[in-house]
Amino acid sequence: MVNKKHERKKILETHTKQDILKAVIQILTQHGIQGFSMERVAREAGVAKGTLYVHFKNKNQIIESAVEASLAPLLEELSDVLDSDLSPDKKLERFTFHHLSYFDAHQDFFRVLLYDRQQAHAQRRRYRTSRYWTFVEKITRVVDDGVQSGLFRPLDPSKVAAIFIEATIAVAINRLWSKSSENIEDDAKLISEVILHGITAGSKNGPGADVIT
Amino acid sequence: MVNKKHERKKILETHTKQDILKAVIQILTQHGIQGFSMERVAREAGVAKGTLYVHFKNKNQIIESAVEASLAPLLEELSDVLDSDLSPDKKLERFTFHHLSYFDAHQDFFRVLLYDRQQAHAQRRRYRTSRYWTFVEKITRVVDDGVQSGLFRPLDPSKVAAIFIEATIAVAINRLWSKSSENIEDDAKLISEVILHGITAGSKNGPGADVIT
Amino acid sequence: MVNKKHERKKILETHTKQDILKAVIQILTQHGIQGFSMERVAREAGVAKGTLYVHFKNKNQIIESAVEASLAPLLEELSDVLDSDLSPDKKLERFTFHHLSYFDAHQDFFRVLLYDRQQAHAQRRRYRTSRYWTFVEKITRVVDDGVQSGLFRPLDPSKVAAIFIEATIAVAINRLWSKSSENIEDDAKLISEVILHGITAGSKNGPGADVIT
Amino acid sequence: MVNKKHERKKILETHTKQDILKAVIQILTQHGIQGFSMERVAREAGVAKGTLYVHFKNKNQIIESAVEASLAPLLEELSDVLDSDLSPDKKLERFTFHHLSYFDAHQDFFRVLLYDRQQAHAQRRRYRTSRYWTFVEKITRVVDDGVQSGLFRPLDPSKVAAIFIEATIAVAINRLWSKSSENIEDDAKLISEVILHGITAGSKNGPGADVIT
DNA sequence: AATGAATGAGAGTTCATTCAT
DNA sequence: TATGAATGAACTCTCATTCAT
Repeated sequence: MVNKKHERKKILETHTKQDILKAVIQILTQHGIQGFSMERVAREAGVAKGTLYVHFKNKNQIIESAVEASLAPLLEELSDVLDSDLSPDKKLERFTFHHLSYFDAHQDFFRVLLYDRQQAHAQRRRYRTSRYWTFVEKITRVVDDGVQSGLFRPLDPSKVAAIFIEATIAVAINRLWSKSSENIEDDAKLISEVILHGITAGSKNGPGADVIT
Repeated sequence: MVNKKHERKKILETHTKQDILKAVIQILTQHGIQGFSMERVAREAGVAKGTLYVHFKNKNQIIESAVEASLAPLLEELSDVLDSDLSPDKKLERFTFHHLSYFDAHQDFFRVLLYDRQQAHAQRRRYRTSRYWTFVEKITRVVDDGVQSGLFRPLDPSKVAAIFIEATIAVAINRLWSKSSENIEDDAKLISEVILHGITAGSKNGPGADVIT
Repeated sequence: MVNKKHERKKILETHTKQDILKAVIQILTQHGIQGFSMERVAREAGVAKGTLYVHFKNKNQIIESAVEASLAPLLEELSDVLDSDLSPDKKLERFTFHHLSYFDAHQDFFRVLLYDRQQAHAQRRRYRTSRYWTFVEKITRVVDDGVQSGLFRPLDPSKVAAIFIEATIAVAINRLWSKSSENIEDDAKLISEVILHGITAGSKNGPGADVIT
Repeated sequence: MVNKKHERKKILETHTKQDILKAVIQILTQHGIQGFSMERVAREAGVAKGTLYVHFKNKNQIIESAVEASLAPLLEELSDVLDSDLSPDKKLERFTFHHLSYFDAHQDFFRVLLYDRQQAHAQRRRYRTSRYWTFVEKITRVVDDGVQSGLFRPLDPSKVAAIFIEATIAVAINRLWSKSSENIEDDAKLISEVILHGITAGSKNGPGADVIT
């Protein structure tokens, strides 16, 4: 009896909290960090301003929570890939694929990642602990592995990692804006092959000649 | 007489305006968009708040003008390169070089460009007219030229362009944070060669094996 | 059966109520009126915020009750003295002694009385019904008795009463701040003798010449 | 020409500032510190909320300024008396007289002093620098002088000083509430004589027998 | 052209109080 | 009786913008 009561309450609380987090993502997505305000969150979530402070400590924490929650699944997927036993080049390919897939599936949440990246840039101190940086580091290790094993040429791994991640994001953005529903697998291949083999004709193993927008 | 007076006024006005724009860049540079306020601009420029509205319509316009002014030299350089008679691969190489050089010379102004890019992302409407987009388009045309002439493989030019620009920015950021004073020319080469020939060992014409960290 | 149940309930209710009142005094004591909040009371008392409103009508009433309860013993003592058969001068002496004793014994509760006095001042309407005023009136009557009986000179009794009470509080505060653990009896004598005989040397029956510091 | 312009502006600014300070005193007086809010100040002063922050840094500073301004004349008068060449007993008499006179002339400003005293109590740290404390110290010295010269009996000067000041305030409050327009000189005499010679009949030099409320 | 006092909408946050459970 | 999520008014403070001078 008591259990039931408690459970029902818990669900309700969760419901309100979910509404708020949904609103936060929605606003961050549509209006960016500059257009974000607690008032707007309350309006969008259909609760009173005071309610926000029942569930979250302050503005920062509410944003943190929302970003955390919406990125968690992607981050786990990507981590799984990068920590797997695949060869470095396959890892990069799978990384790109999951990245793009997630963006396609959650187009609304997309700018949240951009927000995170921007935060990482804006606050240099937090930089080294940000989610973004974690991935740069992981990719760096993958590239380094490739270099050590002779699979890749001896390049600066951290620079290559940065190039790779930004390339992926660039294509994701491009997909969003061109509203192309082009095959994700193809775009993933495009990225990893450009990075792996370059765009110059005559490079061995170039991407298929059929990829034209 | 009237002419002289008019002229003097013009110069004075120009002077105040310059002070204001300088202050805007200074603030954007040191405190970012979030730390930007009209009050701060007035204080920094040594004028009254009201004066800002004599010269500019509003906050947005004042930022626009400042960003415009401070990026103008770079944009002109880059345009010159892209509109020149060089071959597409040389153009990309020179583009990267100028880009990185400018960032190194104006490290303080750097975030201004990031700001512009972010704005471009945040406000989809402005996107297609933003300076950032202009460059994506120009690079797209360069890549397309390369594809048409058989120099590059038949890839989606706009995606490759996006990858290329983001790769350049990624390395610029990387340079900033690692505070590496590594040779710009080397980094420029790194980028264009990765894009042109990929990172896989055995690709012909790979970048020099001496590029480490 | 029903009786027992009722009784148990009564005791429980009383228990919760006591906890709350204890918490109120504790907070008033440690953080003053400005640091007082219902949330803090609930936390300190270990109950939910809503519970406070089961037992008390509102914030004002909860404070009233707590102050009332914590001052009750002192007020009873003092009333006993003032309603006794002692001579007016003895009454004043005993009054002062009990006052100071109580403050020394409950230094933490001290500000609560100050709070009450301040409230009495701030809200003129409540003034005439406040505990503070009750005492002014009682002392007034004592002084009047003294005047009527020829023991005291014919002075305005209400003014003398006010002077007397404030003098006592002043010394109590002084004791608190100087952290002097000086003899209470001495301080009580000091006050009543100053009021009774003044501070000018040569007054008959002046206070002992040994009171220093 | 420029001078005139500047002057007129100065006056206007002063005017608004005065209005605000007047409103602050008014509110502090009628509703106490607890009823004080910036919103109320703005409403009372007939200006926008933002205007308050044009002239004052924050809530604390606005209160400080108002209290300072309204007490300045009294404090100067009192300091003059206490630093004069009068004998200690005369000093106490004049002190009381000026105190009461000021309160009568500025009944509205009265609680401001109470406010200051309360602040002194509430924030022990600031205590030793508060205006209230300054006066306790000065009176302490006067009493000490009297004791040293054999004019007063050997009592604890700081306690007597506290008693004296509180006695004065007590009578001032009493005057306010009884709305008695009784002779100030008489009340001043009452206080100093009670303190100097006590209330017991038969004391030499007792206050006039005609003082009955 | 330049000023800066004034504005007022809106920011983030707190908190006494209510009410369905 | 007890809960605690929800409320909404009020709080302090910020800031882009206006306008009389």
